[in-house]
Amino acid sequence: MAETQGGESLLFLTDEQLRKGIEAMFFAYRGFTADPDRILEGKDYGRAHHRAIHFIHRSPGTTVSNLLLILGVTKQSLNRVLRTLIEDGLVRSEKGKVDARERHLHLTDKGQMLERELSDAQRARMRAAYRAAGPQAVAGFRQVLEAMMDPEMRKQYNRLKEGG
Amino acid sequence: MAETQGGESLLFLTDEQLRKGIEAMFFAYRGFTADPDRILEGKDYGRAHHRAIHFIHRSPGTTVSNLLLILGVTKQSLNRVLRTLIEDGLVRSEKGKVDARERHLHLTDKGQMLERELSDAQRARMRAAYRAAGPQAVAGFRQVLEAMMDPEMRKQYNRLKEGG
DNA sequence: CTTGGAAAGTCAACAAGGCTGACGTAAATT
DNA sequence: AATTTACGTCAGCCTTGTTGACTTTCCAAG
Repeated sequence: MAETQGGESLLFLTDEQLRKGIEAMFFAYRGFTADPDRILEGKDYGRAHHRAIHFIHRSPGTTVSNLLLILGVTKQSLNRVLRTLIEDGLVRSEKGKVDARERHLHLTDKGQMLERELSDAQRARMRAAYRAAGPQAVAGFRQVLEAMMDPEMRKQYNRLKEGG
Repeated sequence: MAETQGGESLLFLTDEQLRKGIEAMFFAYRGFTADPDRILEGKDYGRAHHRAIHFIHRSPGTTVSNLLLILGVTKQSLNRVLRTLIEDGLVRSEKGKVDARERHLHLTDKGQMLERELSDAQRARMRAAYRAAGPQAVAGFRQVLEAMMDPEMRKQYNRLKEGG
């Protein structure tokens, strides 16, 4: 009853196991965001700024609409964040040359510095977790996360993963 | 150079691999919350209510302070959420018998119904992801998430995991 | 060339859900 | 009796999300 035709146990699909996974996601996400949040508090920026900075760093020259797709927020919400980043000289917005309606976004040197500070902190935690769990666990971690995404988001994720 | 003394590859600790993990967390968490969010919108409740309901269901009779520890918010913030849940008859709050300062929280039948609806949706996605990834991947997923938590939160997580 | 529509930006108003600070009450502890 | 703990609440603030309405700029198709 706990074995499939292939002899593989299905005990990992019990409600109890699923609940543990759900709670693990909840607590782990808190850790995931804790370090950048700490750095940003007192700098006048928040998690929304971090996300924008991350993905602009990741895809320099990306457009506003592309960023909207990735972040899944309204343009009004993103615009508020982008405006402060541009005003503060962390992000540069360039009119597109082929299509002048588009704005191509880049981090300035100052923006790069903040990005570095934030991602160093976030990577340090991630690296410690990866090291503690080992390569095989990491592969499983990525597989499950990928399977949890909405198909739309999985597309975005894979576009970033490959065509970086 | 990519091999340790033990002959184990460390390529999984490159910045590139860590970045993929970070982005996977970001996109997956969106999926993780998407279904309950959809159910709650239009019901006058939000993610904060879901979290309270989840952990009250998980630990019936838990106190307000315990819930504060788990959720990591201020009592004012929690109270706003709890008050509406109690007013709407989803949660029952009982004066403690041994220590009458404490309030012990329980879901009412109505609360149980909403909890069921929410967790069914969240578990369905989780189950699909688990099934797609397989038991070994799931074990790795849990290991990495656990290693990502703050020690304080890991304690809470383990208390829940065992003493359920 | 004109016009339709896409891309971007802006204003206003609002809501959820965090936060701090201050205060009150009841009950337990010292 | 004094202090501490657990809880609740009022008031006010911030970030970050939302809608809706509107403008400007620009490409492209008619």
